[in-house]
Amino acid sequence: MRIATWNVNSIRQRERHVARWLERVQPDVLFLQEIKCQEPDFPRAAFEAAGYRCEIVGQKSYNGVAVLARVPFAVVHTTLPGLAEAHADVAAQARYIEIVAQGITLIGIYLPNGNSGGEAGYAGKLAFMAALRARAAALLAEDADFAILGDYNVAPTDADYAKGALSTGDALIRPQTRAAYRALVWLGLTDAIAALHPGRVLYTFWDYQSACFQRDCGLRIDHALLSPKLAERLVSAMPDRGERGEEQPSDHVPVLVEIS
DNA sequence: ATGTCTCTACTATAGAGA
Repeated sequence: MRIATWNVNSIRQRERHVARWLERVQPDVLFLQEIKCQEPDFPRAAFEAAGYRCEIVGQKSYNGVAVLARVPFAVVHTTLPGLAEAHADVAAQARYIEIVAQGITLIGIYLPNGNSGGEAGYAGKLAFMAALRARAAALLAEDADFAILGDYNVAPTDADYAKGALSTGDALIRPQTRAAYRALVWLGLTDAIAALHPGRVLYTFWDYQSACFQRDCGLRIDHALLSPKLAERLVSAMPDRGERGEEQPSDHVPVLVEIS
């Protein structure tokens, strides 16, 4: 089973990129983030023609997630359970979709960046991370096989961002951000890219500004976390760096994970 | 050297977010 995630920075600007990538890579499931449109404006026709069913959690202008799959699936949640009670503002944004496909719970997330809105905005990021940890703990308690993929907006260690790519105090690397990410992983999850490529630098994002891609001034902020039994079936996990060199690319590249 | 891309809103530039 091939599962992927891609922050496309507007699906209407990236429709052709995604259609080409689906045709070339043939993933079974692809999660999208930052589709930046409401459901009626999502360009589903090209994807459906390629055999992918689309489920959209849309929002005007910002955020928005979706899942495209060529295997049967059921949508389980379109909001992160427990977040509304903790932080209503973030809970109202389109950042979460949870499905079950082939007996596996698959979750796509667009975790808040946390650099806008001052400390209240950052608190929303931490609230999302706490609720996500609680959701993962609940799934572990059920002994469910699951994976959480998406744009986490977290560079877990200093090896996960190029020198100069972020300023000190950036919400992607603040100590509380990293502690919250560790608290999630340390439930017993496996960071697929980190596990298969120890010591390698594998960025998933390069800012549009200042020729960041040309200088390889990137970040590893898109991740796939796997539950214990699913991690035993992990075959490969890799960002598709080539997509960043295409014409009018997203600032993120797809991450593809293969499960046996 | 405040450098780029995308969205929206008092339709054409500026502000916000990333």
